[in-house]
Amino acid sequence: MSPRPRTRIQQKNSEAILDAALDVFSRHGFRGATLDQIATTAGLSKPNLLYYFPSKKAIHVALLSALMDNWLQPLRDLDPEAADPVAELLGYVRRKLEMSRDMPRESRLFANEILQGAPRMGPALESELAGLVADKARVIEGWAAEGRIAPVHPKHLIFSIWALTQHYADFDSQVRAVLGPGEPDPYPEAAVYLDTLFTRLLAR
Amino acid sequence: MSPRPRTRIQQKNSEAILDAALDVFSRHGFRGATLDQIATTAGLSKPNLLYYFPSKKAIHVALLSALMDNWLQPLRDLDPEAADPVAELLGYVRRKLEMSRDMPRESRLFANEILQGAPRMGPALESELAGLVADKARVIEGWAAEGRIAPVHPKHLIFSIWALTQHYADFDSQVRAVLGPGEPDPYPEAAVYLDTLFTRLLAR
DNA sequence: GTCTATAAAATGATAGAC
DNA sequence: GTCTATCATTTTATAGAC
Repeated sequence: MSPRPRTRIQQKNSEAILDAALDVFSRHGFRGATLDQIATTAGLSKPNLLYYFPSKKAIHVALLSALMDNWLQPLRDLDPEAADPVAELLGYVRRKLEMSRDMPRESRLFANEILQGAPRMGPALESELAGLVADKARVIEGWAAEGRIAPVHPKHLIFSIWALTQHYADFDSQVRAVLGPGEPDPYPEAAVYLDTLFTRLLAR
Repeated sequence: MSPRPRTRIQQKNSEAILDAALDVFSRHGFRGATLDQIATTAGLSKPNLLYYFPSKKAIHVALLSALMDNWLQPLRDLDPEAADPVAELLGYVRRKLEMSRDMPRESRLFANEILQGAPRMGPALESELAGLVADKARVIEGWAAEGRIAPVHPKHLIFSIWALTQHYADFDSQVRAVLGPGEPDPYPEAAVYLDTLFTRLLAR
């Protein structure tokens, strides 16, 4: 839905718009975001912004679909042939936590969309996401059946990994308020805690 | 900020407005919500709605502050003198999951506010919430020091309980999309899963 | 208390000059 | 490609009749 960037300046402006839109949509959701805010953040006028994208909705869709692939890559990479299934799952947790740390706006963009009932991503969730999770749930179930990890509900295990890692991005302001100003970066401690949690849950 | 309800009809309308506002704010966040939507949902005209509350902001503040108390009650109730600390913490998890099941709109209202950086609740988080968590974290630390629960970072333990239980309310549409139409109610399975998870994490 | 009418500002989007 | 000017709607809020 966005014009394919051809010149260098188009490339640069398209990226600036998408970056600004990520800022605004991730904080305020689709309806709470305004083109004015996005244009100002991107350093462009509103009509110029609408020269690159035909509508507010088009920007939102461009962001969501560009993100979906990257967001699910760590789960796709979960290796059914892994020598150590517990370590493989701990690695997945670590990668997801790193994504929360390094891409908090992307996490909040998704969170906003899901909170609102997934009006735009609904179909993608029911097909692509549900299919991938079903696939990996079978892998996890196999590991449990072979006694290589402790028995556990595979889909709820995946939910718990998402919930725990994304919490540090989505609820960042609450986490920092609770930890107080003495502890500026919660991620190192979170990494240790989550490693402990999933080790105790999964190790035989 | 809301007029104290005196007559029966004022009582009824105030409640209808707050209930409708909870619907709309919890889905769309503060800026994404409109008075039109709230008024229509409440079955009132827009000017009539503004007879009861002076502004959109006043409705939002009324909801948030009325909710804060109820929301934290289970954590306040965590008993330092409990005979069985693991069971006490599992009971807290169960109560929080029941709140997600029975009050999903309230959970999403908070989630939206935190996602947006807690513009209205920020001070309450830094004082009331941070104080309560610090208090209960000392209790949990004491239990661990006495060897009555496994050693664990107390504040991240609390974060993980919030993240895991609220996930089922806040990300309901994703959970249902992933589980598919065959499993209409995820809560019974979630209760079993979370009980297992925290037992393995905390039991000695 | 509730309504119609309306003001005042904001917001998404377009026209057209340069 | 980018801008100023502007339009059409939506949105928050008020005025004033009943």
